[in-house]
Amino acid sequence: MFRKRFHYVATMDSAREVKRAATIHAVAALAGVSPSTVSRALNAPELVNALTRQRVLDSAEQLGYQPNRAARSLVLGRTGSLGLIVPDIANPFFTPFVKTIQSEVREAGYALFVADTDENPAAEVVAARAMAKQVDGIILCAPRMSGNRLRSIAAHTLVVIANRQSRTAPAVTMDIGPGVRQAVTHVHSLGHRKVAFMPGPRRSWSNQQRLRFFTGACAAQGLDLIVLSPVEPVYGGGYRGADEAVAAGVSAVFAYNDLVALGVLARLGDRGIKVPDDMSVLGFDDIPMAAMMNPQLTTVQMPVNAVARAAASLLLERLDGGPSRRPSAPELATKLVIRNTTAPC
Amino acid sequence: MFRKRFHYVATMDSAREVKRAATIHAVAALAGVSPSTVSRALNAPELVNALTRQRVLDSAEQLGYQPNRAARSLVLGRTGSLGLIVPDIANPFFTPFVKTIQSEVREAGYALFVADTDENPAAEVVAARAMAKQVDGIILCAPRMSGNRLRSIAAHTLVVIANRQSRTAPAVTMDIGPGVRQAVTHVHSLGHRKVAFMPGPRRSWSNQQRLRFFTGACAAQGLDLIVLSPVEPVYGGGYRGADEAVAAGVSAVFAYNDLVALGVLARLGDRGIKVPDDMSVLGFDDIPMAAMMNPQLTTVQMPVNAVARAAASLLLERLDGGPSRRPSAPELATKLVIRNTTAPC
DNA sequence: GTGAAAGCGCTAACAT
DNA sequence: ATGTTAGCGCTTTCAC
Repeated sequence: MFRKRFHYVATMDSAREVKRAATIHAVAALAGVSPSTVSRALNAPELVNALTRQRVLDSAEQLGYQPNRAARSLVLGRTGSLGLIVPDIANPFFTPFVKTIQSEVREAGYALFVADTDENPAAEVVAARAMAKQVDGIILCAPRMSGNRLRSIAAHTLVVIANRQSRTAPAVTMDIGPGVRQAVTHVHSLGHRKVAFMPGPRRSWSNQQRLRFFTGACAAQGLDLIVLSPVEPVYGGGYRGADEAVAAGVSAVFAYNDLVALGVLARLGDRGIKVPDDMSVLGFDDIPMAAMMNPQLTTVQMPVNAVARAAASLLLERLDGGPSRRPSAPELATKLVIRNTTAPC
Repeated sequence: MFRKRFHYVATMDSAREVKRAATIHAVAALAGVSPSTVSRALNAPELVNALTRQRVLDSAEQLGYQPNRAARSLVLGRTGSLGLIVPDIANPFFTPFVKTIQSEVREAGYALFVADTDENPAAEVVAARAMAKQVDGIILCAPRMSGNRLRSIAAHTLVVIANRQSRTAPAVTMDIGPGVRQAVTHVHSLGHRKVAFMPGPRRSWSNQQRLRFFTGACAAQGLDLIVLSPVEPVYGGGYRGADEAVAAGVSAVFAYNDLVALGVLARLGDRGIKVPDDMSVLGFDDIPMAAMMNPQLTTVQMPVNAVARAAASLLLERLDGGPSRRPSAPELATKLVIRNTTAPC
């Protein structure tokens, strides 16, 4: 029978609107075999005669055959896609994270959906739910999501958590202990005795963790630690918060993260306060920018790429078989990177 | 008939491995209607009786019904997903671009695949081809892809090009003319007479464009322009290239982009050359970092978000109907942002 | 080693 | 206004 679409293909080759993708049927017809044989030749080559297989492959090649993913996932129940949810793609802390995960999963043959929740806990849930329907698994980086919501999402989808602990799903975390202790020791040995911590969002898991560790380490070293008001975890937050640090009469300030530290640096510069001579400033994360600043920022380095790789392989691993093999996943160590924003008191 | 999976669901509610998603059939059965009615109630509510509709909606809600995307795309021929390809997600120039596009398309109900080509032209093609199969359209940002490859991709997929001109597919570009002229005028009026351009990758479309415009503008102003050796378009490239700029005996340097300018700044700082007193430095792009540096970078601002929005709506628009309505798409203007790295000669 | 047939979950004629 | 039916393109028993 004469099918209209074939007519179009034949007569107006360049009319892309009409050129429909070749199906497994077309390949089968051209190779003179049945569709099942084509399917086998492609997915389980060892099951089909070498000559037949070659004929099929040639036909597929000739027609530019690309299996229809929707049909495939419909029957297989798998989509071949993964999802990644982060609070903010534009945050330089997450950028390398996204990049690494992207390349890792792509290497494994998966495509990656990326969603950004604008640091908004409600959006985290919405994004996760929306994504859950169209992926085989999700890497979730949601520092402000409640445990309950986390659980409700993990119940419907294969989830790996990054950057926060969880008993709900396997998680990849960083052990900030070493980095924080090194930072506090560093500041202490430079002669500082009264220091400040400038916290990020109060409910953020990272912030709570950082606050706890700094408090502990300072107590252990006999450092007087002032906890300032929380700021937004961005440049502007640090810029606005810097005055409070100055007013507190400290000689060194631990910023919630590098972006905040950069803001502090800028405000201090504007007020004519010299860093590191008049005030020492420490960041957290070691984003690429930290080493490009002038002065370069002393900061606690987070092994972001290692976390990204670990999270990706943890998810990939769980996808093929081994469901939650290990109860808990790796906790990667952090360390202090000393640059030029810290000096003797 | 007693179906095994229902048994599991009933007896071990928490066993997520077994809990299969509710289908349209299950909803239909529960509501006492046919699957088509469920489909209609969900997709064309006006076609179904208000009471029936409510009953269907309730049943769907009760079962937590989520339509299977694969089945849907199979029959509709649309995936509901879009793709975005950029050279480097981690490049701060593209980051806001990705973020904006992500939020724009998500608002329109599409999910977004993001792929990164590591500034590699070959990877651009591979990524585009791989993506083409599973999306309804692609936003392509591939400054180094050849016209032919572009064409071959656009032949199979709905494509919108960003950041470069093309006769193959609708493109959203920026008109760097105003920005470049303002930059050159600015430098000229500060008394500089011999300046340098530090180019990026030779084959990059952006680089060729920037070089051309700077050459033109300098000639028009009577400025002596030295074109240095090409550098990698990153911090390290600028750092390594700075010495050549100094050796060239110029008093101002136009860097290929902000990242390169930052590298130049750092190297100049290391050599004790004061910016802007001994040397003026100008960037290009106005990445967020440019305003966070010390000194803050004078640079040509690119309307990245506007481009992102334009590209997204252009693609969205073409998806529903209006195929390539306008022959060419908007060209958005740039402007100079004067900060602290430029001063009188 | 290969083909026929059933069906994944959904939508869209077509019928009623 | 609703049900029946026929596929979308693919994989996978089950026969041969």
